Amino acid sequence: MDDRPIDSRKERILRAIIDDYIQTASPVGSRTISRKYETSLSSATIRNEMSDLEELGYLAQPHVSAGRVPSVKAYRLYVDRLLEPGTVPQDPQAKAYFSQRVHQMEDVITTAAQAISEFTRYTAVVMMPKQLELRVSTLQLVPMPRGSALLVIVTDTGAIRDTVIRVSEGLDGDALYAISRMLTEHLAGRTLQDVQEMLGTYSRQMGGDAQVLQGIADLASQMARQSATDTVTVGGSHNILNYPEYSDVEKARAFLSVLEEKEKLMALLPDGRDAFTVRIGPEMGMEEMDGCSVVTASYQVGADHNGFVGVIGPTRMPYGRVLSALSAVGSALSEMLGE
Amino acid sequence: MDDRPIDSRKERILRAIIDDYIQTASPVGSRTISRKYETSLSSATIRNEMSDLEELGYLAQPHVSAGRVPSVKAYRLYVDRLLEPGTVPQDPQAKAYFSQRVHQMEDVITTAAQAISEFTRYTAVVMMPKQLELRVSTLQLVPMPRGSALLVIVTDTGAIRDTVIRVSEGLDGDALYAISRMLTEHLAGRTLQDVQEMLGTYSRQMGGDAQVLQGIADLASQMARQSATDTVTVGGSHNILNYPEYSDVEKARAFLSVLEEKEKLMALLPDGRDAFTVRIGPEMGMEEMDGCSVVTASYQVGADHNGFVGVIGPTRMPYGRVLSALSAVGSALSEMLGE
DNA sequence: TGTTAGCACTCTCGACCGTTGAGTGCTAAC
DNA sequence: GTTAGCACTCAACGGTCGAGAGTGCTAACA
Repeated sequence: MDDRPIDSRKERILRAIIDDYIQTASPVGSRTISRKYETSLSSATIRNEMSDLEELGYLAQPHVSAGRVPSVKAYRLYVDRLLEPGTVPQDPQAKAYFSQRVHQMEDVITTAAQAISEFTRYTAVVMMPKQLELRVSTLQLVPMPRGSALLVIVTDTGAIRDTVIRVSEGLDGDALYAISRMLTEHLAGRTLQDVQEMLGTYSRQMGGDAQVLQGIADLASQMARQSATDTVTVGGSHNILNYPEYSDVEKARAFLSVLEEKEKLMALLPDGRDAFTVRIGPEMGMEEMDGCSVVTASYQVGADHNGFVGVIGPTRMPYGRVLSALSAVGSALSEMLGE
Repeated sequence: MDDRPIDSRKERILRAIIDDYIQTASPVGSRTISRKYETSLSSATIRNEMSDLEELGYLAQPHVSAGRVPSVKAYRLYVDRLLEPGTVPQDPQAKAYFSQRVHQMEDVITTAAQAISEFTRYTAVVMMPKQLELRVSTLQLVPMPRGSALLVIVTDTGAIRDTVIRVSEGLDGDALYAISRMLTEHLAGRTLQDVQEMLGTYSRQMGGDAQVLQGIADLASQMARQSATDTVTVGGSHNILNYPEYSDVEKARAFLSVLEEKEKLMALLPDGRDAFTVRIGPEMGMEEMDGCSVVTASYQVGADHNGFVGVIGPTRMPYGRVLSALSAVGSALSEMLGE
């Protein structure tokens, strides 16, 4: 592919074509550009430029007498300009829209996904940050009916997980508390990995309540596993059907299937820690998503955990608007979760 | 509408029409029935019967030279036969399919929804039972970093909920345990409603730690609220796009939107406690769902809590097969959750 | 009285056009 | 380098037509 830089007039024209195509979803002709965007140039001139742009790989023609359609390369150029440092403003309306809808902290993530999808009218994804190296802060057994107890592990970051385990019928609340104290004393400050490894050592000292130890080991490994795989929520998946590029049912089906498969979905999301990313169709290397783009903005929680808010929609997407909305919701999330 | 009973031959023909229509999704002609189902009758005879059935409201004609299509009334008759007591067998394949996929107890519900949707190739819904009148069994504060504590409430049914509350910095693990003991002593055996009401009374005795009491009140009310609204999970929503009746994108969009709105979704589910229900299109009184049916099977957890597994798909659905699959998964769920 | 063959009729669907209009590339003039 | 003009291409639209499916009706038959 030809990578010579293009002059500023070509770029202006290219941008105009993309803008128009984003609005209309149909191939853009030279006359449209000459009348709506570059009024000082005739359609013939535009035509020459468009012909050049096509040769350079920025435009494509669905068929000879249709207008031009931007290529992936064109979108790339377009969004790279948008992503130049400091050029993504926050959309205050998006922020307000989101803030109004958050009522319960427990489901901020879900709410964020819904708010983004409603606001942008695209499909939204929100990802909670991975947390590695969690350390146990407290470990406690809470009595439950019928010889069970609830094992609760709290980590230094405040993450909580619990599971029900069986214990000897004889153990009452006080006995369980005593065990909890001892366990906490031994295990506090250790990472979840450590805890799993150490349990062999302690089983002797504990004098037999292997059930409890097994429960702890299981829960610790589960927590470690869960905290290492990010949690991701999707909102407004039906929104894709708003767009003519997905009026083909087969395409829509493929799209929706990807959203329901966690693994594939994760593969769409960026793995770096860029403030913003835009991944355009084929760049993602997943056939079902060829007509799509994924736009994300990262948000910070605490010192070094970061998650993403994102939008998945057709490649023809008002990237500027979407980025601003994501930026706003992302920063709102940072504030809320940062406490 | 005419409600005279129809004779057995008419019914056989009607059933044949429905069966054929379920397979092919296209209007059924008299000749098809005469050749594939009622080989002893000529197409002309079938034609006469079909004409009668149309007059009785069981069949409709999309246009004059098309075949007949079953009406809602016809489906009703058809499924009522299927639902006659003792006529829904369990599908062992469905049970196996589901059982193989369950690994972690925490997400049985999600797994069930996925398994059902994959197995039947329809959209699945699974509902956890409502639990009213929950009584507190244990109440415990678990120390957390930085002046917080985790408040855990366990109910007699084994339901667990927790929330983070702020406590005076001075309180260590032992102090929190002492408070937990006292709280449990006072509140054990009370319903969640009681707990909320009683908190006023105890605030005096507690000598000031209003934060803790407030936390309990909040959590109790939240638990009460959550346990009163059922949790429902959807799986395989994209499956609807497999069926030609939803190749119209607008219809598909409406369908998917309903699934994403909890309230509308709940309205589709039955509120009784029947072992099986089939609700056909217009019977649900929701325009978007006119071309759909909702089939559910209930499953029991404990003495008197029951939830549902269900399938949402086009009215033209192999009800027998779907019911058997649901029945199997439902009973598997009962076993798993019954412990 | 119920069943059936035969036939005319209706209506959808797909194929096959000509027409229209948008848009292009090329040429020649400015 | 820009632009007007023109011939050319091609998708989209609309109309026509024949084929095929299916019906209702009639008349004959058991």
